[in-house]
Amino acid sequence: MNEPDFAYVAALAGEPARAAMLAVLFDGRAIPAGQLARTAGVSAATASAHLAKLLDGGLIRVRAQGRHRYYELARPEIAQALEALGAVAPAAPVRSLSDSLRMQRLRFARSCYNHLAGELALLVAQALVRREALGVEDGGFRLRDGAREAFLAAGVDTAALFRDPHAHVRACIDWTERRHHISGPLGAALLQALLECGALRRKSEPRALELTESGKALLWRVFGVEVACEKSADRAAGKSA
Amino acid sequence: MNEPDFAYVAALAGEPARAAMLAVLFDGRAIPAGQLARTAGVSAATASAHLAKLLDGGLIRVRAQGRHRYYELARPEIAQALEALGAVAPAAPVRSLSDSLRMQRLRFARSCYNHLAGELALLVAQALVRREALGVEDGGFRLRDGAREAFLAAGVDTAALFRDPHAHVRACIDWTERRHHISGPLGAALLQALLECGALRRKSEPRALELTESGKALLWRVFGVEVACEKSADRAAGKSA
DNA sequence: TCTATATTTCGTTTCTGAGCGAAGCACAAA
DNA sequence: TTTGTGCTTCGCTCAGAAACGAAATATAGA
Repeated sequence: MNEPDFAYVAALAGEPARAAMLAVLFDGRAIPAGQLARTAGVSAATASAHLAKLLDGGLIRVRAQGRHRYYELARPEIAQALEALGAVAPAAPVRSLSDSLRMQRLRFARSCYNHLAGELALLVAQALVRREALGVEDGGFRLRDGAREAFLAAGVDTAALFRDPHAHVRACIDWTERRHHISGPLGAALLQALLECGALRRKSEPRALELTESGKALLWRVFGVEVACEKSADRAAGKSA
Repeated sequence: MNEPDFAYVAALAGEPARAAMLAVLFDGRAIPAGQLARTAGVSAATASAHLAKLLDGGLIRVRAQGRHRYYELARPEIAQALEALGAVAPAAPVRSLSDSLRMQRLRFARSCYNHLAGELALLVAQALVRREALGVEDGGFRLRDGAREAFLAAGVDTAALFRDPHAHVRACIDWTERRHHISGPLGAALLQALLECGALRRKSEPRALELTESGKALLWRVFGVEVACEKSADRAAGKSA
């Protein structure tokens, strides 16, 4: 038997406390052990044991910094596996009004591991494909020559990014939209750039992102993405209709 | 919180006995409870309890037939989630020579849920794309007009298959090759047709498939697929080099 | 150096859930 | 009907894993 043994990984991800930690790490940030313990609702000792197991299983990795130890997902595939698991989980139980509002906010724009997801991510991907800056190809996207200036304008230096010939523009399937959006190194760089230039802001909620006014302008100018303004924007901001 | 709760599914799939059952069901066949119990190495009572849980979680479904109850994966997404989990599992531990041989056999041709996977599946998908019978598209393949006769010749009536406008030709990522091959309704129909006309034979091993001489001829005639003859064929048959 | 904070290690307790045998059902074939 | 087989339900046992507090380790700052 040497098909990779999925039971091991599933068991690691299946324990509630560990799952809670992975869920927080899912948005791609590195988080210290103590905070993970709090979000998972367990003691520091317990959390430490869980983190050791996840580490051992290769699901996460650590970066020690001072007396903190920052944990993060080990690689993009982990996020993809979690996403795939989520896709088969019994349909999202909406228990309360605030759940439902939260869901709507996440639907518009959120981080998926280290890249952008939701309606907004699809708009960006589609616009780039329409402009032939990205080519659709087996298993992902291909970055075309025309894309370089657009990404530079958004603060992403694609030349530096793809010096490594193995770096790919990967595609990731969205669980709300069931379409591909941009992941991989380019997706990560893009999200980071958009956050840094203030086009997007992280909200207090784990994965939620907010598109700022300047961000709206930038997306239109650089990528030709027109955010279907009031409707999505209102839903994104959670204002009452 | 209403992201789908992956922990529940992961916990279901993570228990060793249940994982063993899912692994057998992974090749897409429906298998009676007793046999699942035996392959998982547990008593009938234990297996029954596990199957009830998997059923409750929506991972599998039953078809009662006489005094047998045939269990099978509930839907393709389940297989995809398992595949994604497998992709992040620590690299396949090869423990013995027979493991290694088995691996080589599976690498060439195997069933992945209800469709064909392995080198052979890639050859088929690539040949169809090259002939422009399949178009590569966001999240999958698109069946083009030219494909109809080829599939008919292989025993697959694409017209009947796609009366449902929502039926898609999906793509599935191979864990050995990391490329897309044909899954979805078309993939399922294709594998079934190839098995029925004797182009492929199931081997005793769970997911292993064998390409017959007549199958080799058929693939060449219908899809223009040339199996890199001796090398792959030998490895597929497990003969010594 | 000493103190405070972050994290891991150790020792122990607790409890879930996997496991089995026996009994109960359901169906098929006498 | 009776008998035999496949599967599930019931009742119970027990191992393993998760959990915590306390103590040990490591680093930052005073």
